[in-house]
Amino acid sequence: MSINPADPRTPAEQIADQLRDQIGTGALPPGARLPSERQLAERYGVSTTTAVRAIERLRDEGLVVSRPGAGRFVRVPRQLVRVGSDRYARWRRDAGKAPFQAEMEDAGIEWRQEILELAEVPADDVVAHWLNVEPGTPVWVRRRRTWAEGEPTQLADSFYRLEVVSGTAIQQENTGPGGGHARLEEQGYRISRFREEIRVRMPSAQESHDLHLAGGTPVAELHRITYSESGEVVEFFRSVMAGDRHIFGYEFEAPE
Amino acid sequence: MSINPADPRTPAEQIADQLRDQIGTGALPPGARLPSERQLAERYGVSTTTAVRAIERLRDEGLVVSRPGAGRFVRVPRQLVRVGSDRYARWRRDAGKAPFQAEMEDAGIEWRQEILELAEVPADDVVAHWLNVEPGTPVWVRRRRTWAEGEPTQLADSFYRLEVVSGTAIQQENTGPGGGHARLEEQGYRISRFREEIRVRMPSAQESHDLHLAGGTPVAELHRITYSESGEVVEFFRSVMAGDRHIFGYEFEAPE
DNA sequence: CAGTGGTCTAGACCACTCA
DNA sequence: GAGTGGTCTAGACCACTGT
Repeated sequence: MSINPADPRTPAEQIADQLRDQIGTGALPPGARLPSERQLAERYGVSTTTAVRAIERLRDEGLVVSRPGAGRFVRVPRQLVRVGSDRYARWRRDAGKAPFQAEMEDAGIEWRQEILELAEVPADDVVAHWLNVEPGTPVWVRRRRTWAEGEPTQLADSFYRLEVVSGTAIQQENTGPGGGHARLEEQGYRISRFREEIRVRMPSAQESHDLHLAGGTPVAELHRITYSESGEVVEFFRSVMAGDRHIFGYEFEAPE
Repeated sequence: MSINPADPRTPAEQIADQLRDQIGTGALPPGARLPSERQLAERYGVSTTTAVRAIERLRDEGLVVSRPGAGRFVRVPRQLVRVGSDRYARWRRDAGKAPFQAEMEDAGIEWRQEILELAEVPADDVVAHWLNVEPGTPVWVRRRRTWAEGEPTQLADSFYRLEVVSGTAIQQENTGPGGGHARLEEQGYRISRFREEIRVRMPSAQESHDLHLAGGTPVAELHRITYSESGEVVEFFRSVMAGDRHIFGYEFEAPE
C-alpha cells in the first residue's frame, strides 16, 4: 500500500492499479466507498492532484462513480438488456405489445416510457435520406426516453413522412395496442423488412446527462429502417442507447 | 479568445469549447497543430494544468491526438468499414473469399491480416459455454489482427473444438481458398446459421494500444456463433473492433 | 538544443452532502 | 460544521521530437 519509485508505472497508475485490484477481488465490493482524495494522498505520500488523477482513471473505466460532497463509490453494475431481432414479430403486435414492451417483459424488467416531444420538424440529412424526402421537408417526430429498473436506458426518436401518420394515434401520446407498427399496418403499410445499423461512439454531454451515464461510458447509436411490403420506407428510427446496459443480438441463416 | 469569469462554465470548459468550435468550423482543419500547452496557458491567462485539462477533454472526445514531443493535432477521421449480415454468403466462399476479405474488397479497401497465435489453449467460461465443453478443456484458437488502409481495425479470435479442426488448414497460417468456413464444410459441417452479439465498452489499455486507438475511443465486442445444419456450434468467434471504424448492419424480414 | 507532451507537487477555494 | 468532490494556481522535472 505504497508507491514504489523504481516501478516504471507512474504513481497515479500504481494507485489506480491497486484500487482496481481491490475492486476486482471484492475487497471493495459494489457500492463501497473509496478512501477520499485527501486520505489517498496522505496514505500514498502523493499530492491530492495525483490521487485525484488515479481515481479519475477508474471513473473513466466505469468502475467508480462520484457523488460530489458525499464520496466516490464502487459502481453497482447496471442490468443488461438483450435486444434481439425477433422483437418485431408480428405475433407480438397481434398480442398488443410494442417491440420495446415485449423485450422488457420477456426479461422480467420493470419499465416505462417518457414522451419528450411529438412534433412536426424539418428533416435533417440522415432522416431525409432514409425517408426519401428533401432535407428540410417537414416530418413527424416522436421523441421519447425509455426507462428500465428506474434508470434511463435509451433516447429514441421515430420519424415518419407526414402523409403516413396524419390522423393516426402515432401523433398521440399513446399509440394504442401493438404500438406504432400496428397503426402503420392499419394504414395499409404491411411491414415486411427491417434494416438496422449500429454505430459505437462516446456520448455528447447532453446524452450523458439524459442517460445518467458514468464517466467513460460509451453509447450505441441504433438506426432502424422499416420497409413496407412495397419496399417503401415507412419509419426511420434513431436511438442512442447506454453502452453498459445493452447487448445486441441477431440471428440469420447462411445466405445462399 | 479569453476567459470570462462571469461565464458559469469553468475556464477549462471555455477553452475546450472555443477549440472545439475552431475544429468544427474548419478554422483548425484535420491534421492541423493546436497551440501548445504553454501557448494556451499564456494566451488565456490560466495555468498550464488548466490548459492541459482543456485539451484532454478534446482528446477524450476523439477530436485531438497527442504526439509527445511533437504537439497535439486535430484528428484525421478514420474511414468507416461497413459490416453486413450478407458477408457470409455461400457464393462468396465458393468464389474463394473469406468473410473479411469480401467486406474489404467490396468497399475497395486495402487490407491484410496478421496471425498472432495458432495454438491449443484452455477454454475460458464464455468459449466453453458456446462450444459446449467444460471450462478448461483444450480448444484450438486462431488469433489475428486485421488491418485496413494501414491501420489496425480488429483483434479477432476464432475458437474450435479440437476434433473439428485437427488435421485441417485451420491449424495453418493460411486456411486456403474461402477461408476457415470453407474448410469446415469440407469436414462435413454444412454451415447453416449464425448468431451475432454486439457489446459496447471501453477498451483495455492493451486493446487500445493494439488497435492504435485515440483516447476516448470505444470498441465493439462482437461474438459470432456459427451453427452447422445439425444445430451444433462449429466455431466461436470473438472480436474487438475499433468503434470509430465500423458500422454494423443487419437486414431481416419481419418475423411472423 | 529548444520546444513539446506527460506527469507531478503542495497547496487553495467553492459548492455540496451528511450528521 | 466537518468532510467531500471538482477545479484551480504556479510552477517543476523527465523523456521525447524535430531541426
